[in-house]
Amino acid sequence: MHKEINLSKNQQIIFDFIEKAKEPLKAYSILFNVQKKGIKAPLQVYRALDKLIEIGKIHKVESRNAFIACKSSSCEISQATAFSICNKCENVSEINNPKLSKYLTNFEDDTGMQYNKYNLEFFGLCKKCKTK
Amino acid sequence: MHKEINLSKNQQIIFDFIEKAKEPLKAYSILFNVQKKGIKAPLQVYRALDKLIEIGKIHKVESRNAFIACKSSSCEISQATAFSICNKCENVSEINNPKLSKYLTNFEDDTGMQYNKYNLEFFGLCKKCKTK
DNA sequence: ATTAAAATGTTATATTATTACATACTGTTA
DNA sequence: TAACAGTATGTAATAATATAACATTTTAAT
Repeated sequence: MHKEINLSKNQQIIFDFIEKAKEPLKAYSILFNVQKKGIKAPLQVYRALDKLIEIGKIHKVESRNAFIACKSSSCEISQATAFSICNKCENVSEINNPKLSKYLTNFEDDTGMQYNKYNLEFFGLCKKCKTK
Repeated sequence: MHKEINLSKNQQIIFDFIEKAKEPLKAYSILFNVQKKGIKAPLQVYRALDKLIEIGKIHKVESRNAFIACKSSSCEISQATAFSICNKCENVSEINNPKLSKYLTNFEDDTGMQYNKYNLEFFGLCKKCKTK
């Protein structure tokens, strides 16, 4: 479960918008859409995004420079994220697969590096786009 | 092995520079450094980067918006990439682990999605930074 | 030689993100 | 409740990353 943290005003506005969207949103798209709520500048958006990422309420989809609400109950902090991305329709969904996350969390290479976070993005064609 | 493709002039200039670097380079850093070779505009860099990525000679490190030469003999096309990234010294190295790549290449989720590419980035502290 | 595909050159502009600095709010402890 | 530290906000300017549009040239296969 997400640790319940009280979001600040801007954080709440921006989280609400991202959560309703159910698809990854770009920072400036968020900005344009929350201007009616009094948020005027990019930095206000980016600061809220940074905090929301830090506390695990949203994730950044790196290959798309876009932000999506976390739907997994297991990622209190966003230390282990995996997404499947359709290259045609651009649908993005978070993969919540315990085996996968266990495998990656326990992964060790031969360099002695200590991992505390990973991000994985799979690309391909979703079921719908495959049959078109 | 990389399929041997003749690189064009700009592609070769930019690949040579990236390969020598042994660390991820930003697009504009590349631009500034190859201006003496006659490359004047961002687009010339980005076009070469796109092509080099397509043929698997370099990879993009998405979380850093940076580009690194491929050192793995197994990635003819850049369809399966994994990196380990030190959050302190920013060292990035490509992980070439057959078990990992096999696991991920064969990964199937329950959505019926067909994957043909993935990108994985591990974050943490490298051996050196851990002991400091 | 003809032709199609790939690559180049150039200008302008779009998109994504941060720096810098001033101010205000929130919760804790003296 | 005053003082303080930490967090959040407001605002302007600018940096960093990436693409659109269009004209031209090169390359490689017929």
